[in-house]
Amino acid sequence: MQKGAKGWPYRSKPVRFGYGNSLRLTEKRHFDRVFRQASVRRAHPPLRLIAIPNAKTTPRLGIVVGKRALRRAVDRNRLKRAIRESFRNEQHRLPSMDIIIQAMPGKDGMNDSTEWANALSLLWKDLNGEG
RNA sequence: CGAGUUGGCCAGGCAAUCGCUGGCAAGAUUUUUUGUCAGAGGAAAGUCCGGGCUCCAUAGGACAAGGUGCCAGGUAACGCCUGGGGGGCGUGAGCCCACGGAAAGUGCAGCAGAGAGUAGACCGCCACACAUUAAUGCGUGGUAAGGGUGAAAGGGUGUGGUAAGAGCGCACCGCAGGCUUCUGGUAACAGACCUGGCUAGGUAAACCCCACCUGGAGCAAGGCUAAAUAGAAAUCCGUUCGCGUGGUCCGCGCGGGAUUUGGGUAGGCUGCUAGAGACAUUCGGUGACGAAUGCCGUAGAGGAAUGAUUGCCCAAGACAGAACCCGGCUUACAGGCUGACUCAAUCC
Repeated sequence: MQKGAKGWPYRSKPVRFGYGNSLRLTEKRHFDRVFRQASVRRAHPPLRLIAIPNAKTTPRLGIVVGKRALRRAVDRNRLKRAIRESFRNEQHRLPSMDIIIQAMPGKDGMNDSTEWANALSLLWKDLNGEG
């Protein structure tokens, strides 16, 4: 791929911003482990972060957006995409932890994308402080 | 040009960069890299119907329960669609209708009113008797034309008739019957004719009756492969008991016994997208639709992809996200394009 050399002169070495399967929580037991043994809990409404250290070299992300938080499937998809995108951009600054981002039911600002963005950046900052 | 009716179609576009999922090819060699191609909807929604598919019997019998309900056609099927009939609304194009049976039975109907389903005398009208002075009062009887009540008063209008009245008689309209009359129509039905009499009110998305239809569960269905652990399959025999099976019973299958052989949860793979398929032309049909020929290749995730940032353009972007697949219905929806038709005005 040419892009690293040509289109992105400000990036000195090729750092990948992908979001493959190794960066995701893919099974129910992974989620259960995080919820049970959570060592970090932070909340910036409308979002909540739960995390534990993992044995990998990278962070892993899981997203929980329930029907009670956002009724319409379109809105749930939009929020999940925003969270994934944010994680993708932040992943190299984050410690190696299994992280779950959860939408809090019954909070305002669920449909406001700037609220998500603010909450996410605060959560990432908190997590770096912990790590 | 204005007002309106109805059918079809579209659902911001382009570019750059960073990402996601899948197919194919190549490299690496056991799950990654590179290239390339593809990647949400008209409703993907509500889950209200109908099918396919899978397992339980090949889905079978009885009862129960539910659904449908003018006729004909279309279809894999339908509660859908098309055409027709009947009724209602609209000047019209057109729109709306759960549109079988109330003389099989049961039930229900507030208030008002004399009386509400075997009708019924409150006022009025009429006759007779009595009282007093012509008129009135009182009593007895007749009367459903008029008033009044009500959503509804037991056919309507006219005429004869009568003490006053009344389908009491007659004419027309309406109604019922003609199962086996005639004409048109495949039929629903329409028209004609004959007979009858005025009875048989409403309600069946009240029970009910009649006709027709419906077995149950669902892709977490089901199949293959398989750590831990010792629960299995095939064949034969048998039907006390338990389970499959759903509301019940019958029936059927499995567990049971014998023989032989090897099996199975987490996980993985599969089911998983080529289908009642799309488009074009021709032919048949009023139409829904069907047939033939040609041509196209069109999401397939699985904690769940189709996004983010930036720029430009315009009329400034609604409702909304596939989860086994189709056919419908219903509901939501910014705006735009387009076919046909109606009404009114004007011009020729």
